[in-house]
Amino acid sequence: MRDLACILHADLDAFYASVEQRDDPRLRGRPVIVGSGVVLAASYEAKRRGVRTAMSGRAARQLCPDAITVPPRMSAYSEASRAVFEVFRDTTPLVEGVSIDEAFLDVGGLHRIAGTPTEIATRLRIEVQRRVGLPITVGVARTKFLAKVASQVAKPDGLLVVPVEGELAFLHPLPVELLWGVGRVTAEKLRERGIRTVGHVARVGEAALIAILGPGAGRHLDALAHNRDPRPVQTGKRRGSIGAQRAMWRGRHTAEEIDATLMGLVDRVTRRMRSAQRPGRTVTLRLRFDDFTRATRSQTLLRPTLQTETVLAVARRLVDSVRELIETRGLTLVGISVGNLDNRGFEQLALPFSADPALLDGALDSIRDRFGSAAVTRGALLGRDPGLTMPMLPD
DNA sequence: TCTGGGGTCCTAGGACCC
DNA sequence: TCTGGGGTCCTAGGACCC
Repeated sequence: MRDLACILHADLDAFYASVEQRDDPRLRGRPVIVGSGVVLAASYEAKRRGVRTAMSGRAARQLCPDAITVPPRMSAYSEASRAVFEVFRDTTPLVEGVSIDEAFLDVGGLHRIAGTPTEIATRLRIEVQRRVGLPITVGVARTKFLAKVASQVAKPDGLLVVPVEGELAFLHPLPVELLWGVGRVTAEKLRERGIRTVGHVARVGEAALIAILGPGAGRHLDALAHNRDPRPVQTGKRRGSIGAQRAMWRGRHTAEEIDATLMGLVDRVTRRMRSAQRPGRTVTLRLRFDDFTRATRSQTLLRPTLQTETVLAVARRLVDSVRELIETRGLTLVGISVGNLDNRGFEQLALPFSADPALLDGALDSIRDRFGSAAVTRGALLGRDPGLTMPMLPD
């Protein structure tokens, strides 16, 4: 851990909605909802009226009848994300993508060339606005966790720097919900015991937190409440699973219907696996029923596969094993994901060669030999390719 | 607030191995 | 010869995040 606030958490504001407002001037300054069945994103004008992500479209329109609803344009968002990540990587090579609209940047080594973290963050926000036309909020702190909290607090279109000497004074008055890993269930458990702020969590102590939440979550929360978070900004992270799911109408479905859905999902997933060149071993079937209970079934193969037929055969076996649950409870969602994705070929070949251009080309050749020509780019080998550093970016 | 689609991480029990 | 402790892998479920 360093003693300088040099980690940036950069987070695009209401990302999908901002892209829509950027591309259609009529939407600017007005409440915008992306997605009709369910709210995928809401502009800040809509958020101020109570519209939230994941809300049903109908509930959102009741809260905000004058909102403009637009269908999602995923390719526009991917393109905007790519452009923003380019600005990130022009700022520092140490970029860790968290999602399509969010990343950590370590600017600790740039003082001489680029100025203080505050100056860098200020320029970053201006550059994203100038080059991509989107508002972005940046939090700056000594740890990843605190940088993220800072950006949450500073939203929208803000910049907040937490100085090293003011960390706990900033953190402790905040509500527990801002801690990473505190959702509805954990917040409720804490609230039952009168714990509402991060300061309360810190005072309660590790032993009590472990008694309430178990060893893992207890230790984790105690550490965060004292701003202990040693995780470095990591480049070159890759996703661990690839999946697809589909909501189904309530009520009964024939075996043929379910199988057709399954084939569609497996086809989507294995296509993406092939284009990402990531064979996988563990096939997981996810189900949700009429009463919103869930079930998962998984099976692990001996060897990783990229083949549609192989994954489909496993998926069908898994469905057969839960036939009875499906009949009695009624199906409302089916999902297939493939995990245990193969990591070989990337680390082993790429890392030792990244310094020398000639060796780098050799590594590229070997990887393309093994996995095909689309497997990897030079930028990916150097940890600069968003396809590899951003787990949630579409393939 | 009655719910979409994409993910991550943790826990816990059982099988199996040494 | 009926029994310890440790480690890894697999499976199922749950909480959480964007």
